[in-house]
Amino acid sequence: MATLNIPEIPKDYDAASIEERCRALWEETGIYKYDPNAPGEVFSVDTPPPYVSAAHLHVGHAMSYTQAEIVIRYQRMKGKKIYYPMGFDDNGLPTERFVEKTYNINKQKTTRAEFRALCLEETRKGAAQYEELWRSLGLSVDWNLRYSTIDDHCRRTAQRSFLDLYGKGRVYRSNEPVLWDVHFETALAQADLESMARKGKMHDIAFSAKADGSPLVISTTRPELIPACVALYHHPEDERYAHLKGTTAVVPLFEHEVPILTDEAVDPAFGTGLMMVCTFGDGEDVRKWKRDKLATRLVIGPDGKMLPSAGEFAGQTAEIARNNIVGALARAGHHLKSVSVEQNVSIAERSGVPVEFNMAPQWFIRVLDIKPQMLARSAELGWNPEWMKVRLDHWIEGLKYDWNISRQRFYGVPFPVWYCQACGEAILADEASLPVDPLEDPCRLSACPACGGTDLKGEPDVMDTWMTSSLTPLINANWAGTPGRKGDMSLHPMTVRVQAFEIIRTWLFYTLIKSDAHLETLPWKDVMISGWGLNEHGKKISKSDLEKYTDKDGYNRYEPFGVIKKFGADALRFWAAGSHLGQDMRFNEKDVKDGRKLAVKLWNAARFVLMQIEGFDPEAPRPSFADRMPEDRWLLTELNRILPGVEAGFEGYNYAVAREAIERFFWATFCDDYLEMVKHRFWKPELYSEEARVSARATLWEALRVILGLYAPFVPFTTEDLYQAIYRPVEGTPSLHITAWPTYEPTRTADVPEMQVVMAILRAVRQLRTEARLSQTRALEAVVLDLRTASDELKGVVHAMLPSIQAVARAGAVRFDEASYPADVAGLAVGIVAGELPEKVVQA
RNA sequence: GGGCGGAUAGCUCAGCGGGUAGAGCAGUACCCUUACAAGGUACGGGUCGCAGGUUCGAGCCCUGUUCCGCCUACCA
Repeated sequence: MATLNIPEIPKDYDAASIEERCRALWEETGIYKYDPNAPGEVFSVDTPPPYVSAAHLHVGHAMSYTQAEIVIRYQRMKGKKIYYPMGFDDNGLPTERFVEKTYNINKQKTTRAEFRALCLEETRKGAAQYEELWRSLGLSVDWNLRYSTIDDHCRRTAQRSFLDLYGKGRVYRSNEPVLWDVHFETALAQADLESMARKGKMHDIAFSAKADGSPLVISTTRPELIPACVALYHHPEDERYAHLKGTTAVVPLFEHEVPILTDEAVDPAFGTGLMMVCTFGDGEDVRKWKRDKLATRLVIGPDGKMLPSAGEFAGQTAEIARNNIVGALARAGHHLKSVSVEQNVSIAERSGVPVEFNMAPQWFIRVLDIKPQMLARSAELGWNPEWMKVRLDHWIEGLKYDWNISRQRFYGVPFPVWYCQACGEAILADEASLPVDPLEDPCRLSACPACGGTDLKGEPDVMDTWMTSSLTPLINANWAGTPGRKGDMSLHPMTVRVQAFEIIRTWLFYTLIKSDAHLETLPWKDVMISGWGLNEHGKKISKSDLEKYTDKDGYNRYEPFGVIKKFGADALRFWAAGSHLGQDMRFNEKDVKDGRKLAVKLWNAARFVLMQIEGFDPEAPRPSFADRMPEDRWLLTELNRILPGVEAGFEGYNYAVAREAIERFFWATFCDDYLEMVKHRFWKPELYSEEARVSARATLWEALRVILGLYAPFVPFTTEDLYQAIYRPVEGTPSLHITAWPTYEPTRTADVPEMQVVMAILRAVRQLRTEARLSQTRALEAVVLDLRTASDELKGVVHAMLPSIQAVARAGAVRFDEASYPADVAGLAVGIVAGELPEKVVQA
């Protein structure tokens, strides 16, 4: 007879060795490899390529990536073909800033080649660190599908995108005022701004009317822009200034003459109702400048310092010039008063300095004309959670500028463009030649097709990093047709984009634009937006958290490698699944212990099952559901009944809902109740038939297997290791993670009403034992049941369930007598008779 | 200024097709018990931010309001 060779499982749970075994197994078996030829529906995931600049990895990163990965593991077990790539974003300002800081250098003091080499090196190091974290966390990424936004394939894809958009008239080049970062000395897009509240001063400054020299008072927080003033404005219906129509004013100190104009947007109640418009204080100035064809008087240079046009203030930073100009105005009698005000200023997200405007030719992608189309795309998309949708919609509605994709930086994807130095004609690269670097590669033409000029120079700017990362679905689908690259257009649109909320206006929005422009589709069917893991105080985990809380052994509570080492990867993953999708969650180290406890509990429950099933033959026929003992039918029923809810949770990306249901079943029903009851059948064989034990063994074997499957997405290491030891020899499938997801079995689901009585007695006996200060497992002489007020039905159940009742009470006998403790069943009271206590061993 | 989340036990979070609240941790008591002491059993602990309203009945629906976080906005 074939009997199971009962495997040995070490008594102690050792996360590190389990993780080591599993990582090796997953590597060898290649179970996470995407196979385009396998049967089944594809489930493809567009994952965020992290920035190397975010090298301060913390548990918040682990949280959001894990939340998505749990759902992916579920889908894999549902039989989907998983396309789960990982990318690294190594373009752009974040990397440049990181390199600048790390090496304490800046753009001026290094060559382009040197700087790029450092960026590449830091990128390589950062990516390696990320990859190690993802592997430690057990993310089931197919590392063959890796991409890096600076690699040839991605540069090619980004440049092809540019050419395609150019061909479609969606991209244009224009010399107009652009948002400018005076630290990095580059243009920015609207999405690269943040706002910062600060205290400022509002100054009342007297201009004078050209005609009669009478004072015209304006209020401004930016007096340093007075030399840049090109007009004064008031509301068209403001009686106070009606007489100024068609006249001009003289700018104090600088003495140039500016027109006085009207605009509906001027608030007559603000300040004096008269405002100055400059080159350029804000987007409103730009609007008026364009509409009214105002003069241009740029006074702030690309580096944020005042230009010669600012006269004696040239060379000063805007901030210093602000004070100096106020001083000069005061001395000249033009400064009337100052009041402190709270103001919101736009700062550059990457450098943190207030943005200015600058003028330089830039490439733009037209987006303002397709707002309604983008809102429609947003509505088509499956948002999880749903309420995240408004964040995108508000952003789209509030867009003011087309997307500027030119960056005056070193490290990024070049534009595939050369310009004729004679006439300015732009000459684009051939698609076949991509990727190109126009600063190194020659132009495909030797002469300008417009004017015949032969001096053709490459575009020195690079593209906005989002120009590339907005293409991740197309990078994955090899839209650019890069030879040898995996993936094809059947992957587009993808199944789901996973990301956190802060990049909705950038990554999500730009990706929608690209797929719409290139292919007229959504990039994905669904989007899954995670929240953030916060520090103990409910704030974003910062670099200072990673420094401040580091102990003398180098351990830091927010640093994921250390947390994994201390509690195990499964523990950290389990914590990550604790908050509902989209919701932020505070990280407390002690909460990771819950995950650790679960892993240990699974381990020990499995050990217990193995101890009890000795002699069990998994290949022999098992008793049918109807032939099992009531406890066993009850257990299987309870287990079956959680499955639809668990599945519905996962299908809606609600891993947390699934986790709660599984948790309740495993901990309370399986461990606390069922395992405690079933022990008796093995410990008191004289009270039970062999059939009862056969039924128990079959049920334990089956239930543990389902439990491992259900927990597999959450704690993949522990469940895999147990599966390998116990079930793989029988089932053969090389990994738990590619076995079938447990399915609801209606034929193994049936109410077992008599178990309500047994469970009520179990609860009563536990209570009585606690009150009597008796151990829960010490054998009682007897359990007393008071059935004097019981219905005949109840009496019948009690008599039918006597062995079970004796089991839950761990009593030598069941007696029917008076008892005082009311059970949770009408007409039943319970008592216990402890009997002789065993003699205590007295320690000397 | 507008919007979106959150506000429930000391802590972290569930509960929301309305029927006077749950888990884990922390606390207390007991149990060295043949899976598990990083355990088990039991207990204590909440006027569900505040104020109104709808309803026989409201953490759950409506209105207003206060904090916290985030997004967004030209008040120069």
